[in-house]
Amino acid sequence: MDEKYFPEKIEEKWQKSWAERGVFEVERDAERPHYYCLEMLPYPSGFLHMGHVRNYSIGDALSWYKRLQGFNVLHPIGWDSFGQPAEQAAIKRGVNPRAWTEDNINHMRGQLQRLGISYDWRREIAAHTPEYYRWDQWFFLKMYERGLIYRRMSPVNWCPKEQTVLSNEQSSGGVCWRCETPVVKKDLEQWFVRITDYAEQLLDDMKEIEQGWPERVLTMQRNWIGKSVGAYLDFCIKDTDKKVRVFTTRIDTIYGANAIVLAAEHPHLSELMKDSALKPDVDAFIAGVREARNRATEPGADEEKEGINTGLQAVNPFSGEVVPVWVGNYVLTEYGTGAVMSVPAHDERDFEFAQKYTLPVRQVIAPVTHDAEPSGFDPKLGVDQSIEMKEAFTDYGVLVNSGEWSGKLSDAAMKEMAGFAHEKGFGEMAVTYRLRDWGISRQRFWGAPIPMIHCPSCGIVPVPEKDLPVELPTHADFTATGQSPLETVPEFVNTNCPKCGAHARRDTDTMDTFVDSSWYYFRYCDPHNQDAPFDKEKVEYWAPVDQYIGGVEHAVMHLLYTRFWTKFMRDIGLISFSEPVKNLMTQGMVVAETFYREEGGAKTYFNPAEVDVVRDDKGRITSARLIKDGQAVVVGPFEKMSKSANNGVDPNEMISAYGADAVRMFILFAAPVENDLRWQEAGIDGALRFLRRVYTFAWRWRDAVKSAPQVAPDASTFSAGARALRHETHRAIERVTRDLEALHFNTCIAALMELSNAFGQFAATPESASDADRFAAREALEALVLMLTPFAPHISEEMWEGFGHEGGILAGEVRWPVADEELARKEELEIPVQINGKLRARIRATPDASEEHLRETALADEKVRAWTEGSQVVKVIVVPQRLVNIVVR
RNA sequence: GCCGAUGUAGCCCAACCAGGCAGAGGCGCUUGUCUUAGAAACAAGAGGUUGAGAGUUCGAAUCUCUCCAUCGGCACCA
Repeated sequence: MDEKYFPEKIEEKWQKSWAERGVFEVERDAERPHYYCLEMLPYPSGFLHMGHVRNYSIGDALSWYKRLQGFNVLHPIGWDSFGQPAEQAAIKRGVNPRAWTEDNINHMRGQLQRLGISYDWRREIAAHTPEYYRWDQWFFLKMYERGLIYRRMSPVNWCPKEQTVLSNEQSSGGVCWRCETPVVKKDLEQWFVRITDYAEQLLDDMKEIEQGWPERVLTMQRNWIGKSVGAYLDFCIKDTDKKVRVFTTRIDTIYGANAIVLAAEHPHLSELMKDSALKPDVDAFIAGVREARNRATEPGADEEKEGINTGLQAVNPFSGEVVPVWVGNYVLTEYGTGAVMSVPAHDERDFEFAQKYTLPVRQVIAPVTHDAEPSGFDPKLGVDQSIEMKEAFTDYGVLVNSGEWSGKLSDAAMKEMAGFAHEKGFGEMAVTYRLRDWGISRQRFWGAPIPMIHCPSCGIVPVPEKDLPVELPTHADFTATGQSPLETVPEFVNTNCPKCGAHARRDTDTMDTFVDSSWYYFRYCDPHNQDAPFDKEKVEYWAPVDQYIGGVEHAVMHLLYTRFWTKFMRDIGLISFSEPVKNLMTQGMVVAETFYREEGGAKTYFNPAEVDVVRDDKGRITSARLIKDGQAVVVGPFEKMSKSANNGVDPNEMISAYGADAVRMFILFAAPVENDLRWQEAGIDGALRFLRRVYTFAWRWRDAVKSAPQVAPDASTFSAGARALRHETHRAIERVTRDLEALHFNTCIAALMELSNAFGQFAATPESASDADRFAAREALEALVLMLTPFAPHISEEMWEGFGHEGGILAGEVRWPVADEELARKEELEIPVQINGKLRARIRATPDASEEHLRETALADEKVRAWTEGSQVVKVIVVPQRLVNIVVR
């Protein structure tokens, strides 16, 4: 150990040492408890950004902590190396996607190593390698065998910018998940995965992970799956033998139905309209709806409700009443049955629709009150209440105007009416989901080819397992025309049918990259397996994942898909558990100040490094100037670090300036992990200052630590200062350990700073220290260094070595310190005394002082007596160790 | 619009779960020591209607209710 702290030198030294000794390389070990710590694998865009640094610093802190507690810790990393940017680079700059990707991986691997993240690098995987994606294809075939994969022509979400299909999850909110371009609908033949078969399990199994996942992620998944319980009802179409089935969650409102409304793409519609004189009008309307739908709409914009009467009539199965059949633009084809019964009195959308087309409104639910008559309802009102009702009444209540069902409460009526419908054969209880099947075809080159062959005589034939992987060709035409680039590669496309041997064509779509990430962390457990995606026993040893860490943006994409994939793997016997991740932690974004100038409506952003900030005496930014020209720039809000806001900070530069340990330390300290983190360079200075301070203590005391007694000297030999230090040490151990378990890294680090401050208060000098002093100092410094290891491993190793321990922290049987409860307790407390709730005095007492003693001491206190004199003490409240409150009158 | 989270010193945050002195830690600011000066280091200090209001309680940042603000998710899902 040098006298001065040189981060770069120390970090290189220990990174080399770790790699040489393979200290993070793990195998199954029956002797030790195991722990699987996982961070979301990065897309190899070329450069690590601060969000990555945060993600991996969190995982690394946890991994080190668990290792020091004696766990066998699996901490792997890999690359989500298929996907758009590589192909965009190919289109724009003509580079080879593979070469581009692999260069990026090499660079980013170097960055991760420079950060000193403790991965088992032997387990590194990359999705774009045939060794990996052959198993994507294998899973595809297994799903196909089980009927979980099918091909269908359907309207799909299309990103016009990326020229490819997106899944529903990837186009949530009507925009592309990558580029935020509004998506349009397009009719395409696509491969789908029947994730909807697992909808109920995906919901139900949430009870297994409720404890370990953030509530908001589960809520988001629940909303996305969108289970809804209701009923199907068949309406006969008059003068035909056809029926239209509707889905409703409010069967209790059926007597209020004034129409049936079909989606424009309802399957029976053309058949029903075949002989109608209104057919041309209806067809024109349908065409209009389609056209509107294929336009990209402003996300969130509400479309005006429109409809057209088909002239058809339907019969209400409950009342026998005849109601018109409409087609409406607001009815979704893909949800429920693509048809609804319109009950304007009790549904906002139907109400709006009825208002627009002046359809009758009939109230059939009245609010429940304790009065004899339902309130808010006048039975004398006419059948049509479109004038009286100002808005739909959507609450549950009591049925009115509903024939024999009148008087029943909604709740009971819904059950009984569904039962009745079932009995009479015109309906049944039903459950529908908002979740749709997962469209996985992508019209892209840089992905795993779909292992299917189109044969003119045999139809669609799966590639035999023995022929996997279907390898990507090295080149294709990257023209971004919306057609799969693989179409342009004859040697890829042309093949022979595995069944009949005739000339056939390969499928030219590739798989959604979310397929790759659905099972990658199982592969880490057995990364080089040639015969299977992984060995069951190896996976069952490590998995499920104990702690998963990543961004909340994957709450409903990756995290839903991977839960589904896990259940499928269970169903084909690969594993025996249902939920892949026991504990999930979602980290906040890294945000930074933005600076810009606006000219002609266009903002030009400047990097914080180019800007000089002026603050007032309270530290608030008052103005900012561009260093280059000295002229003012606008100070913008904090935003996620990005290219477009030009507020990114390069981790490499930070590491060069402050060292990896200080960067990691700051990023964990600056905010709770789930909060957004405001990047402020001054904060790293603080982290570096702290590390230097600790390092200086270690340097000064290293010999005293080495020569300190191994066994605690007699209690009586400790000075007051040494006792105080020991108290702080053990209190810090308690706090750091407790907070680490909860992933509260910021408070852990604060506790370490306190311990270091306490050490600074320790009056003894290394030269003059007694045995007891040296013991207390060693205890404090060794605990401090060990507890610092998860956050700043390099400097900790260096100091640990400085204390005379050979071979690295993980070499021996070094363990996380354990707090002595007795020592962690304070010897004497200062207890506030309140008079009528206001602080008036303080008394001193030991922690175990009895209530009685505290009461007496407080009442006898001079200051207290001044307040109680001449008044009557009504009550004395004593909270042991905390406070005495005297109520006087 | 619906659901959820958050709101504490100039800033990041702790204390909230389980009511008890409003402050652990860091940044920034002020002053001092040191220094030719600055930086660093060390020492000291200032800074508050805990978003607003009401309720419960001897006592509320903490529990309950209402409102406001910010952020996130969903948004014709029948």
